[in-house]
Amino acid sequence: MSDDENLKLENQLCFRLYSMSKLMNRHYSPVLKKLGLTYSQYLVMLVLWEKNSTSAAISVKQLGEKLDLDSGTLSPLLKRLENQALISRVRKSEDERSVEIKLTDKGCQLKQQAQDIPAQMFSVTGMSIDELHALNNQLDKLLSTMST
Amino acid sequence: MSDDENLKLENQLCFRLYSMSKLMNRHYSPVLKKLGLTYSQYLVMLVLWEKNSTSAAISVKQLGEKLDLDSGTLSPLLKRLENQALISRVRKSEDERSVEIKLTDKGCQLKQQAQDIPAQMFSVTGMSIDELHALNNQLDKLLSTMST
DNA sequence: CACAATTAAGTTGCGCACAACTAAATTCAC
DNA sequence: GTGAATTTAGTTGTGCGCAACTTAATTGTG
Repeated sequence: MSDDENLKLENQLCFRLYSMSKLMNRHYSPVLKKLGLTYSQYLVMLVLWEKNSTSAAISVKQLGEKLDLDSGTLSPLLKRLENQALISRVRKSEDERSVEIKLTDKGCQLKQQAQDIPAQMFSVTGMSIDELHALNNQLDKLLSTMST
Repeated sequence: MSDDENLKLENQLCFRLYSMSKLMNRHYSPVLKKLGLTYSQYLVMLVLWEKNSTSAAISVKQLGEKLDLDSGTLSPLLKRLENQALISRVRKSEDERSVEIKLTDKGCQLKQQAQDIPAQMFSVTGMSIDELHALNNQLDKLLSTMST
């Protein structure tokens, strides 16, 4: 393929991924707005909801590793979730550098309102379960190749 | 699958797309920095470079349709490209609502420095051409389903 | 023609992402 | 044990993305 072809917008994988990411966000936003969450805040809540308890804690650092986000993004985001009383932020006594994030009762209860979101979003994709898994696998492969 | 499984971060297609988009950006950024461009600015330049001329013009509106971005994003971005003397912004005389974007000589010349970027980025994906096309096709299908 | 509706670009405000940096606590090495 | 290096959060500044809005020009309708 010529250099000119290579530089065409339509031939860019990155543009498709960028557009898909924005498009996903646009589908999630109105749904998440009902829960008072942004998309990024939803991702944080997903991690915390997996613990399914107000006693389980995760540090900002660990959250950052799971979501691939740094403290520059997470610190203000977590402060907003705390302002909504969905999480608590407490500096760890054993290691004062670390801050432990926990769900509050309110944050734990919000999970109920999110139960239907995955199925709802899946239906918007128009894909079959098999197609979803196949695409997930391809993206996982690409993510792992490009992360290293 | 249970509601609990559906809400796990690892099962979210949206999270993979979001992560991939960020990861792509991180690979492009250092390369584009040498050209003085951000990733979004690069996308605008790709559209303009397809014209391959300093005389061809495109309106902000048309640019927004190609890139799926609104004037709230494009207006300040284009102003920055104009400040770098890569583009010109001239209000159309036939329709004063519209603003015509053109490459400057400098903007046209910058294309040479970008010629190697697509090949370089492709190599980072570790994919074959066939795999690339297959993924592109799947994403196109998903984009068109979710856009409507 | 008049004037309402529409269209195009720009502005404002908010919340990410992230680079670069700071502050403070902990760990390491001598 | 002490000072250097590392680690963890947080802050600051920039540039998106986008909702909501404004301004100005054009189009449509009676």
